Amino acid sequence: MDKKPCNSEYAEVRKGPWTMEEDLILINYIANHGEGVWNSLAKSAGNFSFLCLKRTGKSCRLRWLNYLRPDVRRGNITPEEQLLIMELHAKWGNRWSKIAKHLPGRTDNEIKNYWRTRIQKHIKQGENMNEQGSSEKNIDHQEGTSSQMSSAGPADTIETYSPTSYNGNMDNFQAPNFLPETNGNIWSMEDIWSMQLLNGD
DNA sequence: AAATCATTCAACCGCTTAGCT
DNA sequence: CAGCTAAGCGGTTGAATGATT
Repeated sequence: MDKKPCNSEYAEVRKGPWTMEEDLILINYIANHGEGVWNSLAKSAGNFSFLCLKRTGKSCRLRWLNYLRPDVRRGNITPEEQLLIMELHAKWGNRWSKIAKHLPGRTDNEIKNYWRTRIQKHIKQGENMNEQGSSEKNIDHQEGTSSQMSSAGPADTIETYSPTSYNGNMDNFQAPNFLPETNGNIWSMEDIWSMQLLNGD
């Protein structure tokens, strides 16, 4: 693939999974310029790097908030967090970002996914049980009543990305001047941040 | 061992809201 | 105040992976 200049005429928008190169560009840009103004980021991040970042501001923001941000915790929703999610959801409904604010390190997207794939599933199962078991009363299932969810425990033991390995200082972060061989898009946050640590230490 | 099904989660899309001129 | 633009939010989709047959 030949690299084209970042002129707007070539600026077709890229979609799909992010590559390591794109992540590095984004991380480096934010390290130097801070978060926010995502649209201008998307435009200028392509220019300041030798690689073009053909992503929308929207896409950049999402990638940063949900994945690249150093304080993002991944996997292992604890029982306490689960309980809190259920309580807050009962209180506020699908206000995921609001709920996420009360779970440090968790993103709205992650909570939303967790709710849909784990909790909601159990609620539906519970509803089915009730429909089958008894047709007496149509109980109004307030989504997230903890009594139903007690069995939805944290069966998942996903490897966690530990934010503690991050020293919190991105000020002088520069993308490494080498780019490791990427096998498609398969690489991890550990790779990125370890590269940063190697570079920044 | 291969095929199929189920689950998870990253990313996109469209709508709403907030801020600026 | 109205219109425009960018950011934020929630819903949905699709690819990847794991589990089961």
